[in-house]
Amino acid sequence: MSEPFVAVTLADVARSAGVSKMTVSNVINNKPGMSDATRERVQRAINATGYVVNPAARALSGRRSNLIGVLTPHINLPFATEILHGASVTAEAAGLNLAIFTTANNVTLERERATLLRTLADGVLLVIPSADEHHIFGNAIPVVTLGAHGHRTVQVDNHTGGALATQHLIDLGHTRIGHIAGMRDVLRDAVDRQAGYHAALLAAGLPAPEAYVQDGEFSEELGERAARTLLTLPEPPTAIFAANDRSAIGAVRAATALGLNVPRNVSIVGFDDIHAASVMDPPLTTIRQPLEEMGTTAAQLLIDLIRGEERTEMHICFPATLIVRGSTAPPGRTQSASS
Amino acid sequence: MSEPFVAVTLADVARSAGVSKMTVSNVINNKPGMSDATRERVQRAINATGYVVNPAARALSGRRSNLIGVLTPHINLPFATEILHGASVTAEAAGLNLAIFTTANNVTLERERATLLRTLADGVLLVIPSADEHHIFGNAIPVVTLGAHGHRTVQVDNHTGGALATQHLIDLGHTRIGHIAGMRDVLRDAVDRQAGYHAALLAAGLPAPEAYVQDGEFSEELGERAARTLLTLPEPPTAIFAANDRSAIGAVRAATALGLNVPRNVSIVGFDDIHAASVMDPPLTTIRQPLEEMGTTAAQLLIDLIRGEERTEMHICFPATLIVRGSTAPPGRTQSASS
DNA sequence: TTGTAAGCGTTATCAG
DNA sequence: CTGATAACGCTTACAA
Repeated sequence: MSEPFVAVTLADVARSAGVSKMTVSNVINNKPGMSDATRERVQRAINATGYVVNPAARALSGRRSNLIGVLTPHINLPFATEILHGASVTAEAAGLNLAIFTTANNVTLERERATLLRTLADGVLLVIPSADEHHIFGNAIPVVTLGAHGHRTVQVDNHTGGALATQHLIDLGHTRIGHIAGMRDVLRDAVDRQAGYHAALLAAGLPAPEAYVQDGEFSEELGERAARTLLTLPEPPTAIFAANDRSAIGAVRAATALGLNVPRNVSIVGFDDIHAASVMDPPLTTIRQPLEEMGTTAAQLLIDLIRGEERTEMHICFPATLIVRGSTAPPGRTQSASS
Repeated sequence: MSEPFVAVTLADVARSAGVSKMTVSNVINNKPGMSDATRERVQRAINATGYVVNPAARALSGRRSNLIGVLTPHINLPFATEILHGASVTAEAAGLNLAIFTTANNVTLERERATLLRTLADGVLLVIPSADEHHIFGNAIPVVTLGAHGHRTVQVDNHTGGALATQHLIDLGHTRIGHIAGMRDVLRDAVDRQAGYHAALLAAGLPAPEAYVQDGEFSEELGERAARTLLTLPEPPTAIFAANDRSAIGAVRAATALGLNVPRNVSIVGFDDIHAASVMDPPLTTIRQPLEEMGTTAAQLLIDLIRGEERTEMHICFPATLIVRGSTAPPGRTQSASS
């Protein structure tokens, strides 16, 4: 068991079982039409030798590698990891392995790794890609996108989500509502959330001055900066809808640093409902995306496509739901940031 | 650019450039000894055709695949993702790709995927494996472990960390200090942290009843349950040292559910300093591991080994530091859990 | 039911 | 400095 370990190949197993390589290959792939006796003998030889297929050889030979490639911007992005957790469990159950690669939001890297996966994986899961990379895969392997860009997508109803968040603030009595936007230049999701925000304001007859929308790039740091900008305006908003939880966390930090209490002086709503949202101080009111479930669904769709089953859905949309926690309240008296 | 995309091979580029496959291969691998003219002509052909190497073929042919394999228990494990973020940036810079696989803390899966990586990757990063899987790799490819099990390891000083956490509670005046342990049956790290806890208690002449140590398995759910057990003992501890931040988060939840205020009625210390620790309510006092830096160091060590450079360090140990936040205070008057 | 031959795209080796 | 050939481990066809 703890030998220096030499690579065991199909040929070794074949020799050991006294059959041809093909017979071993057929056993491994559960091909029908073969005597149970041989099948068992081969199986024993496989166990005895400790043989495991070489995925590179298998992929090269033009057949499936049992790998699902995943492209995600970052590995420590809660939004992505919660989705991928769901996907991972599903893939597991189907006997497929998730091979995860990061793209650092870099278009060149994204493209490069996509090309790499084209020859390595049986299918690809694209997590919020910055562009539709569908053409890279052509019909070489199936692709499912988590996000708005793509041929087959799984996502949440961003527009309704943005409207829900904003409407919640309106219902609380807020009239000056700011927005910390996401990466609108590359992600349709961000654009849609902002559109929902505007739609709700419009429907309520509330103003939406341009200065009330600041870019937070979906990150904590830039969310913090955006919130600081909003809260130090001559006439600052009393409530902020942040395009995701991370920028909302940054916004809470900015408010606190300015001596403002959340939610007494400023209300803040996030988007995603990542794990930290329920644990943080104050617990974050947010728009929930069923992340794990979305991951599961996307993985299942991809697996079906890999298996060649007919799936006609092109765009699966999950509902967004409002989760009210402690970061929102009716507008208070203190309006301007001290210090 | 948006053509259905046909796979371009070395042969295609060679034909297009009017040279042999080998020359193209040599250009791609920056092999010396070749006229600049040819090199440039080939380079042009590569760009024109949009050629990208097939990693499967490369790996099969016995040469490096430019892939670093990673095995991690879960994809949404903050401890792991923060380490891997550091590793990812480093690998990036060296032109290597991180391919991340999960093991779900399942020994069989761990072994299976390790074997898979042996033929697929140039080197492997094992994140807190449940056993030393070194033998699987033999000297086929180098391995670096983040955790205590392994031939080459990168980890934090767990013993000192455990002692620091406990000493901090002792310094605050606590005399009844409980411990929520990790997966001691599979992880030496957990054993070491508990040993540090015991050492500190012993040095201070404080009691360490057996019931004061409960297993939390490093998870939020079991951490919560363990804390509930501790806090409902006839003579409950006034302070708890949890073996990691996730179980500490569970402990805070349990205390709150029991009507206890943290830190007024119970002090809680975690371990890791994951991102959530600083954001949660109350902010968690914890033992910091420099996770990103550990990831960077591990990746660099592995890359050097892959490149064949001599690195003699077998065990790199980072210091653990105490971060005091809001979850610890001197013992209060209220000792027993109400309801 | 089982075996044989050829080839996937790349690189090492060795000639030219 | 460049090119031909064989090999990596597996699978698809087809033959027995």
